[in-house]
Amino acid sequence: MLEAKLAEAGMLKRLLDSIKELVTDANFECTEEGINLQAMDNSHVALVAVHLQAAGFKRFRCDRPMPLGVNLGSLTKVLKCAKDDDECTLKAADEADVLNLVYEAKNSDRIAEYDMKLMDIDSDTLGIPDTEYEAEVSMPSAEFARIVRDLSALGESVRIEVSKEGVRFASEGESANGSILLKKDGEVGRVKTAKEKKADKARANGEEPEEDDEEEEENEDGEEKPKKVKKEKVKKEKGDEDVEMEDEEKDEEEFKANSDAEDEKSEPSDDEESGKKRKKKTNGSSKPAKKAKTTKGKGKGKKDEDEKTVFDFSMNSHVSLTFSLKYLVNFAKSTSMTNKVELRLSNDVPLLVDYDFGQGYVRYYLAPKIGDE
Amino acid sequence: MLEAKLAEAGMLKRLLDSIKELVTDANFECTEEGINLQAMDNSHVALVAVHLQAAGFKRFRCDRPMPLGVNLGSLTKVLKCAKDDDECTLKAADEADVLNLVYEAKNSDRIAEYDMKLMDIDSDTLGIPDTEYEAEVSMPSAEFARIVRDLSALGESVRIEVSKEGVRFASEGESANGSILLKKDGEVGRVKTAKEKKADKARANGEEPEEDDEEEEENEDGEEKPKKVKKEKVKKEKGDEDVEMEDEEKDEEEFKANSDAEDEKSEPSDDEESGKKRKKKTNGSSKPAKKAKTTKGKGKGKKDEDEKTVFDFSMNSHVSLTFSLKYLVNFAKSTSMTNKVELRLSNDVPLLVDYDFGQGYVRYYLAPKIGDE
DNA sequence: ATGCCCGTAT
DNA sequence: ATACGGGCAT
Repeated sequence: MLEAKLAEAGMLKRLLDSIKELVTDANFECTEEGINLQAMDNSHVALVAVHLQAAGFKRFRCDRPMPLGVNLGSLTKVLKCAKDDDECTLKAADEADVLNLVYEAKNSDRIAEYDMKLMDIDSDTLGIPDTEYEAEVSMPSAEFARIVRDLSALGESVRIEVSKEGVRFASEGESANGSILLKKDGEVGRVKTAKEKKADKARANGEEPEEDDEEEEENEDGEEKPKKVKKEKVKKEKGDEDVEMEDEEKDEEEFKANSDAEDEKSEPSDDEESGKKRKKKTNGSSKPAKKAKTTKGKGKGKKDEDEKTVFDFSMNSHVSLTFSLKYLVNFAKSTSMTNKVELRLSNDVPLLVDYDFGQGYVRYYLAPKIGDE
Repeated sequence: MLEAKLAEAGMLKRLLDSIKELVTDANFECTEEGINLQAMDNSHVALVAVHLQAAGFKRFRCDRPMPLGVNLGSLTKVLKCAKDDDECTLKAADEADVLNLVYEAKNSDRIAEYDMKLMDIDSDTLGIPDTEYEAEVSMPSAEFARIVRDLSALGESVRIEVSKEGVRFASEGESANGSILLKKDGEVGRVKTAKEKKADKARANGEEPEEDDEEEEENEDGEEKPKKVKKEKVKKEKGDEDVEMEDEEKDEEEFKANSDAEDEKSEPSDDEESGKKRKKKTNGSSKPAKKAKTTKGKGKGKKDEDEKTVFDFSMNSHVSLTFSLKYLVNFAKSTSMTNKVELRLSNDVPLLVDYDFGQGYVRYYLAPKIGDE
């Protein structure tokens, strides 16, 4: 059975608001590591991947992996019945056909309980590329939202170009063309390999590269995390199969539904080093980076306070890709989740738009337009 | 070619927001003196006149007069892509069919550039009355906005009445009637003639007034009969170049939105004031505040700092006119441009609603309703 | 300048 | 019913 207690229902509410327009139904895959959701948008153009790590909950227990088929519209309605600062507990029995939600006001003078029907959803877990991108851009999520919204008023699509000059967003429309260039003060770095990132993170924590994972747990500290979590982490160190990991494997490809993705767990521990080059089994590799930021929330892991939310980018080669603004504008709804967003791009590969909030992440993948479609 | 750099894009954004609902397309007439725009509203009832003086720009260059046909909707879209405090540079080559806009963030780490298509617009430059109004009202723009908005909830039109008692805005609706009376502390002065204003301005600049005062006195008495008085003056000061006068003559016809109203027969209507003490030549006294703004031309002042934005008015004769609130509410959008607004009225002549911000002005002209249409 | 609320459109 | 845009208030 599942029993997960969230300190603030507001996070879930914002999360649902972020993705419900893109996806109507999806499976919340619950495991001892946390909750994952993956789905193609209704028109099968974009892919959404959400992860809520167990450590991000005030309490988290999931005896065995279980998929909860949820209609996001229904869940949104039910969540609207919670106040943002209510504690929210999600419960589901094994094989249950309902999800039980309990909202408790901070002062405990009010307890609301809801049961939401679940549905069976084809779990076409998709393989998600874990590419090592040629360019990475980090910027305030509000600025990204502003840019895509601005340009969407002019045209249908935007060309995102990363060069040593900076990052350019250009769009052409009937009555006007627009181009925004973001320049960086310092020098432009190259995208680090997974290993390098790991090392960086370790350094940042003043620790030895190896056991960095340890601290991650600490980061969570705000809430105490169940020991289980810790164990997991430990495992990771060796086994390193992160939940995310599972998805990896297929990187290169766009998103193809490969129902098997999940199985491969125990992979060789981190071979980040080995795989850095391309993705091979780099599974573990990409993650570190993410975690880095993710976890960094040492404090209470709320937003990314320590992140100054400044613009920065790195690249290994010039990248220029065109995307549908309609989707990017939609992705930007996740601005409510955190003040930073990361874009990762490689030519001819889906763009990754990553919103990493302390307790997990929301990632969007969008294939570039080819030619002038 | 044109190259004009504005210190704050926000001014232009607010300006467009002010008028875009009234006018969809218009020529930005660029000359070395600045930029002018004149247009009837879409239903040809109101006239909008905008002036941006060259001195109001951080840099202004216009080699030769050139009209830039702009779709205000497109320009609004493009301007929305600028942050209020961005520096905004407008560039257009001679005969160009596009207007180039460059937005530079204050910290310069972001540069956005847009090219907006221009269009050919029949330049039916309209003659604008430069009447010497019988009554002038100066008040906080927010207060004017509030009044017309409030009254628009009750009825379709408002009667604006200026008498020694004060300025009254009255509206009648099906379910309720409303009336707002604005009273002045001091005494009510009469509207100064162009010459007097000129003199005031001169004085303000520490200069010696010409010989103007002379005639002013005489005029005074004539309070009752404005028109005639003016004429008299004209004659008297023949030599004097009263631009206003001339226009006055023709003006009358300009807006015939409501065709008839034009001929100014403005009779002396109420002469309640006749006997009053009115301060003979005291004109200067009460008015000070007023003149300040009137003369605005000079300084490049931004807002009207010196103006306390308080209510004040002057009149030569009783005035009572009725206007469509729909338009006034629309005019009030310019409240964002400056904290002061001036209303100038004469019986049977279009009302002038003047928003004078340091770098230029936005003026609206609206013909009064006749009878109870 | 940002956020909230209301109204309109899809 | 939901989403987007505009206006008002803080």
